Amino acid sequence: MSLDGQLPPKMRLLRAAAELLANSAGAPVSTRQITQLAGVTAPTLYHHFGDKEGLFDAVVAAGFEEYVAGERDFAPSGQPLEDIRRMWDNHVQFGLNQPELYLVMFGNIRPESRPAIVADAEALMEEMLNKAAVAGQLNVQPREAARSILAANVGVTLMLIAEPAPDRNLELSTMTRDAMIFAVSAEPANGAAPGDNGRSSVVVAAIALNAALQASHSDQLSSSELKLFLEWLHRISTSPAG
Amino acid sequence: MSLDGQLPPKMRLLRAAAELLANSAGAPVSTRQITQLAGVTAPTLYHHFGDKEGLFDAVVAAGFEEYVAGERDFAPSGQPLEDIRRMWDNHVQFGLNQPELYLVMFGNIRPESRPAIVADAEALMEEMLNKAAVAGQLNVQPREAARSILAANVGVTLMLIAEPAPDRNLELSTMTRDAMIFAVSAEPANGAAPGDNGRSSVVVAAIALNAALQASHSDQLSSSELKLFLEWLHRISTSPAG
DNA sequence: TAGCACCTATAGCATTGCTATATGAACTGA
DNA sequence: TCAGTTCATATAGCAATGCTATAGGTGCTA
Repeated sequence: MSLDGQLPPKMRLLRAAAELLANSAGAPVSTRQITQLAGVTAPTLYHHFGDKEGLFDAVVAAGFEEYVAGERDFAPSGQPLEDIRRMWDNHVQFGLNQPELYLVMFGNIRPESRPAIVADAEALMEEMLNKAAVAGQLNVQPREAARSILAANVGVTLMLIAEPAPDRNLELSTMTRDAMIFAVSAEPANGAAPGDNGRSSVVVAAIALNAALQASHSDQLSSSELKLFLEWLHRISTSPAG
Repeated sequence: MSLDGQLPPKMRLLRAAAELLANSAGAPVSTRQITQLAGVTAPTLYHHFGDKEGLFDAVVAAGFEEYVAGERDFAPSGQPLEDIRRMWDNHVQFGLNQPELYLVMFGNIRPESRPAIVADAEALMEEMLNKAAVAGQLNVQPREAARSILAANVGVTLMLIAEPAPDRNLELSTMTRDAMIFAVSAEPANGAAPGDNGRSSVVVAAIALNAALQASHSDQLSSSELKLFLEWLHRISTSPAG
């Protein structure tokens, strides 16, 4: 049960704290649990880390290095914006894999103590965005883009962590990710999108959909389905009012 | 020093907790501080709230109602997307005004306990986005848009809270806000900015119709017909490309 | 061997969240 | 009017927490 090995007590404390934190499911982790698992008594902890928070900071620092290593692992693909996407996904995955650690890092940020990590994370992303900027693919300053993207990235990750694991829908992540990247990128995608003056009401919307469907023979519905669908649409669109 | 007045102890406890939490600057607030400020002894707290967390939940609930009231205060301007902007700004302002409360609400979210508030906040935003969808201004399902926007909104607010007050740059907020809104909106804003991710008018119209139908419980179709209809509509509106 | 950092353990303090138990107040039904 | 019941508060204290004053090894250098 005890994390022995011949590792020095400092390391054992770090590992014990990390392990307990990872499996705590939100419950507070006591110094006694940590020291017991590490096979060490209390003063040792305070000698090496000064504080419970000091120990946790050390754990977070280690976790952050792991995070940074993950972010850097992806070789530059030559398409900076694609790298940003992978960076985003890696960030989300890190948060979902180690939710407790992530919450300590990004969930409890307070003005007086925490933003060192945030600054580092921003720098990491800015570095990547700089390449995009050099390639003329950026719409705004890399620093502002990095801050903005990272903020959204953190928000999405927190939301996904808050959701019970089985319900997690990663589409939230990809959608927000692409929205942010698109917003800061200078590329004009492609043209068109007629976008008629959207005045509301069921009838107008139904008529618009009816016309659009017939014009584009969408293959999302079978032909028999489509026939019935259009009939209903007709009933709706010729009704007096919604 | 004590929060007397003739208020009932329950109220005094709530106010004391809220006040201490607001001025705690991140330091933990003990039940003894709370009960002392409220002029009450410990069992009273546990009689009314069961738990320290129960008391904090009540404080959060009160804070959330204040938040919701703020969100609803803005009369619909007739331009739903403009309302969403003000909703976003109000959210950020709420977080900056009551950072401690905000951190309890959105910073410490854990899968097992917290997401009720998140769900409520999402519903609030979805409600607003529905109007945009009905008007044919949305590119994606209102629910997905709401989740995405709210996630970014929370992330930005946390980042701003983490930053020391004097350095806070609200441009981060407005930039991220407009990026998100632009990304989910169907209209090319003005003629100059043509390209968005080319979702066809079929999809936009389907989303609008879907929202309108759900908003107006049309009785043109039987419930079973409607169910199937909506299912098809969903298939169309979530298809990769029209 | 002596001295000197360094690291760890024994034992215990003050504070924390919480509760077993008892007391008071307010209402109800006869 | 008064016993019975329910709700609300208080007295006193428990177990667990973070932390520390003090002392005891250990290994080095001289």
